[in-house]
Amino acid sequence: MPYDPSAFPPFAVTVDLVVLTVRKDALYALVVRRGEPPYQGRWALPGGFVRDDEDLESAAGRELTEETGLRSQALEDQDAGAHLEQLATYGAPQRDPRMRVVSVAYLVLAPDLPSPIAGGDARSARWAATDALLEAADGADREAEEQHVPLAFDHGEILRDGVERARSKIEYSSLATAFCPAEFTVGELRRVYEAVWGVALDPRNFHRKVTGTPGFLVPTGGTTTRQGGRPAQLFRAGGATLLNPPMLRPEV
Amino acid sequence: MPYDPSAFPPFAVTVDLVVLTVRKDALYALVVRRGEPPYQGRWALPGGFVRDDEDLESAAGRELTEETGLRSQALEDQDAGAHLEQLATYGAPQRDPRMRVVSVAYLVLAPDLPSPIAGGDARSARWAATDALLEAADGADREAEEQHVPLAFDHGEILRDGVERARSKIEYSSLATAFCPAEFTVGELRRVYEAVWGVALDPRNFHRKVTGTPGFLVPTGGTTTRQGGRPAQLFRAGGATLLNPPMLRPEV
DNA sequence: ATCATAGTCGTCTCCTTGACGATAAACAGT
DNA sequence: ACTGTTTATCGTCAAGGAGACGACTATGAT
Repeated sequence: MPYDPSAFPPFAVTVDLVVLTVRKDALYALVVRRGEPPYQGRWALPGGFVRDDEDLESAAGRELTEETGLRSQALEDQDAGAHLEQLATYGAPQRDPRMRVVSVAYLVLAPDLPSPIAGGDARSARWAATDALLEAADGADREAEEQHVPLAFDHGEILRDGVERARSKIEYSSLATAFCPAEFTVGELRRVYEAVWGVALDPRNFHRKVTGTPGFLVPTGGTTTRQGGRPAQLFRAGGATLLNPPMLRPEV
Repeated sequence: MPYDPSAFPPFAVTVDLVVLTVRKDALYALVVRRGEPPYQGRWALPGGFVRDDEDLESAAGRELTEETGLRSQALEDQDAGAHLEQLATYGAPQRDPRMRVVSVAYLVLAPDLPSPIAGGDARSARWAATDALLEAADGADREAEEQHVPLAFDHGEILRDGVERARSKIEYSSLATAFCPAEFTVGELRRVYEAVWGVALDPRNFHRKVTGTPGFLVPTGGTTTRQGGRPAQLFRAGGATLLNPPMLRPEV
């Protein structure tokens, strides 16, 4: 046993947030511009240091509120709360050139916010299409069109893991409703699935599936016509969290 | 912004392992006895500090080898390697009374080892039925029969999360084969499912399902009779990692 | 020889899904 | 007012998967 456990090396611990929302029929992530080196001027996931006496999830909720004004609502509480769950932890030795940092990433699924960023610290935060962000991470240096610059640090990898988690999780849980406002229509929920999966779903089969799954949707009685066409029934998320059988993602 | 990011608090970072195996038709976890305070004499999950220049997964693989002699085989490589994946990270401020510790837990699925603990540092390690370990965590102080003492720290919670992950993951992946030796029969694989889920499965429907899923099992040509009864075909794990459609867990 | 044990193949029915026709209720234009 | 467009919702039908379970096979034990 050549290693002395009492002499443990000190680490910095941060939380990073993958905040996802659906807008314009696509999946968007919240990114902030870095104001200082390293990666100065580059886009990065929001995040920050965990405080001395702070729980990891509390730190994630605090960062979320600071950046977006959203409340965490880590546990279920329906309204006015984004879904927050731990994603994974990243701790490669050289992931931050300044020091040894272990980052606990959290995944947040939020409904589309009215104003770009409602919260306080919005100096240089914006929603960016995850497609573009991940293309940048993959395709290396493309034609430099738009923001085709990879995210800072290993945040491209973290974002990819978060998107993948969201994609698979809406299959077998009712989590897709976290992308919707408190009241929504079946069509709006379908557009969430289509945006997150990047596929087209049959409206009739989708309607049958979600209305036929007990506890998934609860009709509120109201109707809306905000999408044009025939008025649609309004629903809110039911108590069920697990979808059994799951929603099937079409073949690739 | 009343918080100075440059003054980040120092944390200790550890990895803890949930090493699961199937033996005697039940799910067992590897636990070690603590030799020093806090929780001296109590059982705990194996783990240790992450070293200065070490990746998190490397640290988990190192601890695994130190405790069991198993090789991590984090990525797929079929033979002779246990499956290793990150589970979750635990960082409540008071989870270790000595100092602020953030622990990254890893989940290991291993075949039943011939000798109790093959590896080196086996002073006081043993396999314990997860049922008993988790009952202890739940039922508080029962009749003090056997080892009905909760695990040290928050390791009961970590173990519960690991078991839950294993239970759900064998539904939609071919990961149950990680509990089997390199060559195994359909019946042995079924007993893995039955042990992990704690249910009885119909041998005929199970056989149809696993042999009918392309890429799940590859026949080796051999047969065995080690379970008694009619000789069974031997298989090894096929290349497929995802089961689609998934193996359905019977209703509760 | 008989029995117990485990493996393997089939059959039948029910349920879910995918494909898609048809109707309903709104709006925009002409 | 009529027509076309859009979206919502209901219905039908065939294919495939899963649960229930009968039947047969190949070993070892008694």
